[in-house]
Amino acid sequence: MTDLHRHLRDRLLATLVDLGLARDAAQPLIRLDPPKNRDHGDVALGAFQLAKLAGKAPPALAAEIAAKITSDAIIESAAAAGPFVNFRFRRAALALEVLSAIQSDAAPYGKARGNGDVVCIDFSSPNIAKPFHIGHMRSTVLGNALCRIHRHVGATVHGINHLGDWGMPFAKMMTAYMRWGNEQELHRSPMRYMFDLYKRYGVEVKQNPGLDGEAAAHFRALESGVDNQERRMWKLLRDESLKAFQGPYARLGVTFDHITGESFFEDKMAAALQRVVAAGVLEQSDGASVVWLKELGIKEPCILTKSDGTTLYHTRDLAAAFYREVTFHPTRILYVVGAEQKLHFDQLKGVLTKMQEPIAKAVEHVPFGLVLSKSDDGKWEKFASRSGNAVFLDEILDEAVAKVRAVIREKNPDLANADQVAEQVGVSAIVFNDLKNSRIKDVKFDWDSMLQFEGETGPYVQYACARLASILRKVEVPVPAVDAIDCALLADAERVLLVMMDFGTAVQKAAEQSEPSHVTGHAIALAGEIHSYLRDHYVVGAEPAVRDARLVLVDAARRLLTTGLALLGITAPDRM
RNA sequence: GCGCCCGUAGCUCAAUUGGAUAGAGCGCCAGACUACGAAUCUGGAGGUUGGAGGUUCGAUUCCUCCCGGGCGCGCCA
Repeated sequence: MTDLHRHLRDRLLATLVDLGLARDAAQPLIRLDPPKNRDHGDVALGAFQLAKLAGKAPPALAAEIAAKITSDAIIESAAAAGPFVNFRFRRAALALEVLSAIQSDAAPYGKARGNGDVVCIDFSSPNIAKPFHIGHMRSTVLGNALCRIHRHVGATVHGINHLGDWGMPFAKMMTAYMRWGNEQELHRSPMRYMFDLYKRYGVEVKQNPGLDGEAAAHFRALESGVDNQERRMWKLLRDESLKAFQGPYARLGVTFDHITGESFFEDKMAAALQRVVAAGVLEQSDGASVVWLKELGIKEPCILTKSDGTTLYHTRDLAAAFYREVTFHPTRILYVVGAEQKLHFDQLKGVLTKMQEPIAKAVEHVPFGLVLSKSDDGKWEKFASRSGNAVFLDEILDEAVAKVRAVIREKNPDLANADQVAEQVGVSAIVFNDLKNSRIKDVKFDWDSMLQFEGETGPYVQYACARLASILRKVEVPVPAVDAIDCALLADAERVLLVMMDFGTAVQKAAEQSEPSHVTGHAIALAGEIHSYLRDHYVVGAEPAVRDARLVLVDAARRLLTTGLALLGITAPDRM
């Protein structure tokens, strides 16, 4: 909420009290939203609920309100339109408010002060001993954006990489190594070698189902806590995997506050299970210990130990929830994990709920859709590369970067650090595309159109930044302070200013709904408005007073676009 | 079979969580670079919001039932 809104809200409340409404009842009903059609006004009040409170018809109340809200230094007009009241701010006041807040980096355009929230964000979480592939990208990119967005609105954030470094997948890989592997080959190229071994396991287990029993035995040995062969191997592969993951993380600009994988909870599961027993909800079923959740509408029981006594994914997530509770005291724990795992998190939350643990209400699954590509017959299916099956993240990033490099060669052949810019823009294009739509939607990669960098894309927004930076370079005078310009000269920039004013709402919604696409959408809208504005409004060569005013606007647009992109984990080059 | 998610323009998506005339991009058609970046901008065509009921001042949004697509459903993660 901006100062303009606050002012309007105060005037409205006073008016409503004048009209005989109870202050406390009326206040929460004053909802100021941007009108659907911005031609109607800058903000609108729907008088429906207030009318009910007043015992009047909505259009009648709207008319009364409009008549009483006379113009002042900030409000230009109030007009009733049926059950709505549309308000316009004075253009100079609008420009002054928005631009000075952006220039001084005040919230919501800059980072807010602590809001008391502590948010744990569990994201990325690749499995060790496997390549970082396309399936890991969404959790990584979404989680990274959510970390940045929550920090921006003032939360204390703990970004956690809950590495898949325990359990059966790893035991299978180990089985393969013990049967067919050797150390020299392993050290030569650990990730590739491990991946080959894992694939071989998948092939051979079909002929020899006994392999799964072997893997289970290795997992028991690993979980025994003894310093044995399994443990040494686990450690080696974990270290190598972490090193390898740094590649994609660096390219994507992702960092973590904590790398506490499933293995971190190895020695914390017994206590967690104790706690479940103490709560009296753990039952035996076919040799396994489970928690039934039928009363919560979940038919499938949550299995916490297998009949051979070893633990599961759920056991570790439960221990992790308890650990995070005492370590971070989170108000929210976000699990950025694909929608296909909804049942898992319903069960996790269900167990905590049944145990009457307060932390249950903090547990929030943040689901997202799949990554699909278009097959030859035009159907969308699980992602496959142009050539075939295995899809590594690097392959996609490289292709995007190469395409950007080609565009630069064509449009800006003299660009100095072209390779560096191509990397920056190419990777951003993929990230932006991932964050553009509601996260529950599948990301559809059409190889032919994904490399088309026109319209609503990352490069479009970055291009706007570069264009603005170019103007700031060319004008050759410093950007004045907002106080030093005549804000009335920016009346022609109302569309830009109104979009700027929406930034706070967009970020707030993104944080509340764990939905970065609100930020992405705002960046696209702002880039579009400033592009349109620049068509008819020149900065360089304008008379000094106008030039200075527009300079502030251009600078603010560049700052705000940069901030928005930063919340998505994207940077913008000054030239591209 | 049961559960969950999705269905909006030819395609990919929005719609401020129940509000005004459902908006963008791509594609298509017609335009704009001899003043700041054309990776851009300005117009235009394009809709029974999958279907049928219901709830109410008001439904793309909520409820019920269908249809279509996807995901999941006891010792994997």
